[in-house]
Amino acid sequence: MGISKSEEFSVKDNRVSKVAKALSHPARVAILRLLHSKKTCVCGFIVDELPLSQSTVSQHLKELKASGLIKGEIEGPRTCYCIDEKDWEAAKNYLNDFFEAKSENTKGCC
Amino acid sequence: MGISKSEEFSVKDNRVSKVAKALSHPARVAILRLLHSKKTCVCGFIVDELPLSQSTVSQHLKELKASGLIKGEIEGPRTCYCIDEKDWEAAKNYLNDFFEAKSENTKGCC
DNA sequence: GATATTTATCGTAATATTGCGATAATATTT
DNA sequence: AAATATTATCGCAATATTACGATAAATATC
Repeated sequence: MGISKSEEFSVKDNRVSKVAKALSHPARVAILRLLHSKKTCVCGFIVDELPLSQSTVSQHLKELKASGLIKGEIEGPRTCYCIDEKDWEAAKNYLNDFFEAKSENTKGCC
Repeated sequence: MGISKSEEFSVKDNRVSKVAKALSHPARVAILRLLHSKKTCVCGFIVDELPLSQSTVSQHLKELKASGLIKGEIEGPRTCYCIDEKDWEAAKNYLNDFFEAKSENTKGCC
């Protein structure tokens, strides 16, 4: 069907998958790396750094904004995109918790 | 086009996005949580735990195997799926490095 | 106010993902 | 060998994603 039954999974699993989805394309990873390294900020410069058209970059920025990882502020004719530090930390923790989660009871196999 | 220009991005960014893609669906997160918590192992039990059909779960398992995060060993009529601990650690580190990456030179804005 | 600059959005096309039922493939049990 | 159990794969349909050019929208500059 193509529609994902996300309602049927736990809040925790949805949180992890939502963050992961934002990071699931190399362009978005690259954008976040640029923004987080504080090398740039303005959309136009991001476009210069990536092998994608302006409209495509703009679309990725929109998705990242929707995921909550970045904010965009209009500054004159430009838009300044920045990491939302709180959400960045939260995302980091969601993934970290996921990877750290262990259990006492071990199953026999493996 | 729907085709992603991943070749044009860095190895690092592709590594992160590949792991993230594996985690980008709550069902796969749930499966990995089950396997990593060592509560189960066999495909059939995973099917019982998820609100998805057997064929759909099998497909998610295939994707996770392709991502390298899990291994599957045939045991009689069953298949025993397990976390690949080395790749699990590697994936964790890729994401952690990504989230930790900082820079000295700060830009003016934000 | 006309022009240039910058970014967002629209429309479109190609491909990918998600999901399921049906069926095949494999191994065990009777 | 027939029946059963378990998992993988195929075929299909619905939806999502990725990408780009064209164009609109907003602001700055001349």
